[in-house]
Formats: sequence, structure tokens, C-alpha cells
Amino acid sequence: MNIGQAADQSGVSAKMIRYYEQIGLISPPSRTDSNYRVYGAEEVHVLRFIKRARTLGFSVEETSVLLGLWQDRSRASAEVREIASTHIGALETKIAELQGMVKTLRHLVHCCAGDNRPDCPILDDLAGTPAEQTSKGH
Amino acid sequence: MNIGQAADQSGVSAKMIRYYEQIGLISPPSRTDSNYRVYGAEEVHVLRFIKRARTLGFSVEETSVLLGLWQDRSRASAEVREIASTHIGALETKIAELQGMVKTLRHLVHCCAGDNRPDCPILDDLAGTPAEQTSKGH
DNA sequence: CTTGACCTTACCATGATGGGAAGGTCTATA
DNA sequence: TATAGACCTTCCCATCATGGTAAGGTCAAG
Repeated sequence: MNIGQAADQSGVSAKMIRYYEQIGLISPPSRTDSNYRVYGAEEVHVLRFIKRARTLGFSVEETSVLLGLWQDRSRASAEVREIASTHIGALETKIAELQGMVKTLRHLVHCCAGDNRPDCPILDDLAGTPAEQTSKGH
Repeated sequence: MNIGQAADQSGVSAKMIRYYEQIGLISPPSRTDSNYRVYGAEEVHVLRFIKRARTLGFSVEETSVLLGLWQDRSRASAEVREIASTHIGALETKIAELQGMVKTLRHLVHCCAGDNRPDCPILDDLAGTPAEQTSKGH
């Protein structure tokens, strides 16, 4: 299987497959006489594992650890669980931050007439003119 | 005021102030004889505007537009409102994505014993062994 | 044998930020 | 006054994950 097929079957672009190989996330595959990379079902399986982990928001670094645990028969599932739990915490922090932003913006949009008058509470708030903290003092 | 004081008062690092100047987000300040950048209250005000917009998740590009609207006396507040609304939509999409990830991970962690047994549903799921879609079939 | 779709490497770009080096300047203190 | 140390300057490099492009080799079908 060439890199293009492997990309199609795994959902990882050919570009990224080469990149993952370069940074050592996956091992270099064998090559044809004409220097084409050759992949088999096992490699595609690994790539799908990577794709799934990335989709779940794990960094490449974390994915590398998970991949190592996956391929290590003597791994402790507690370790995997801990990585996942930590990751959930990070995601929730991020969600809370974004929700804070949305809340503030919603308030601002609500207060903004949206017509052609140059008086705009959104800009006033960004400029810090009224109270510096709009979402708080509501 | 030197760049260091401006950084302290605006919350934007000196490094980023120079960067914003370089990409044209802010105009070059005057300089002392010894080539030091000199900032006043107005410049700090602009920097705070930028800081606030960035904190709210606006990209530098969007911030640039908002800054232009802020400084343009004939601006339409409808335009600002639209930018903010679009931004809220993008943030909410992102939040939904992250929540999807958290949901899947939660399910996985819940199913993972967390002891030393090498059987780990998290890794199984990442590998796509069971059903490819864990968060769906619950 | 040509055409077009693939593959290879190598380099550049993104966005927003940080780090560091090499050198100039300013201020306080010994 | 000399010197130390805290600033400032520019310039270059790194991050993280990904995409693009260019120049060239290969393969399969017509």
C-alpha cells in the first residue's frame, strides 16, 4: 500500500504521515525499490489510533505516550486513565474560558443597538471605558 | 514611558508590543535620542483595547478591524455587532467540539478500571477495536 | 510513448508567542 | 568617576500541527 492509500484509510494526510515519521511518532516503513513508502494493515491501524487520539484533543506528545502504552503489553491501565483524566480537566478549563468569553460577548451584543449610530457598547467595553468588567456587573 | 512600563500598564508583553508594531496593528511610537520607544497614555489605552479583545478570543486580524472601528468616528455599530455575533458562533462551535471530546473521554474513563490490569478500554477505543464510536452507542 | 496520477525530498508559511544573543543606554551606588 | 545591573535595541530561532509548492522520479493505462 502506498502512502496515498494509507492516508485515505487512516484519515491522516500523507503530509502528516511523513511528519509523524520524521518526529519519530511512527517508525519508518519499508520502501519499494523506487523508494516509495509501503504500508500494511498494522501501520494503518497505528495511524488510525493516532488520528483518533488527535481528534480527541490529545497533543502529539500525549498521543506518543498513549501509543507507547498501547503497544506495551505490560502497561498499567491506571496510567492511561490518569492521562485521560488530566486531559478531561484541561478540556474543561478551556471550555469554561470560552464560555466566559461567550457570556461577555453575549451581554455586549445584547446592549449594542446594531444600527448605524456610532455609539457602541461593545467598543466601549473593549476600550475599558465603563467598568472594565462588563460580565461581572450585570 | 518606556516599553517596559507600557507593557506593565497594558498587560501586553514588550515582545508583543514590538510584534504588533511590526505587523502594523499599532503605529510606530516616537523614539528618544537613544532610539528607545516612547509611549503615552493614549498608546497604553490602545494596547489595553487590544489586550481585552485578544482575551475575548478575537484573533489579531479581527482585533485590527475592531481597533479600526473604534478609532473611526463614523463607524457603524451594526458592523461591530456582526463581528461579535460571528465570533460568538465560532466560540460556541468550539465549545461543542470540546464538550464532545469530554463526553467521550468521560465514558472511557468511567469504563476503565484504573488498576494494573493491561486491559484498558480507553486504548481499545482509541484503537477502534470495539465499535469505532463509543460516545454514540451508549 | 505519452499522459496524468502518483511518489520523493526540501523548503516556506501560518499565528501568536517566547527565548536568547549581541550590543547600546541609563541610573544608582561605591 | 567608574562600574554594576537593569533596562533598551535588533535579529534570529523555536514552538505546534498543518498546508502549500516546486523540482524531480515512477508507475499504469491508453
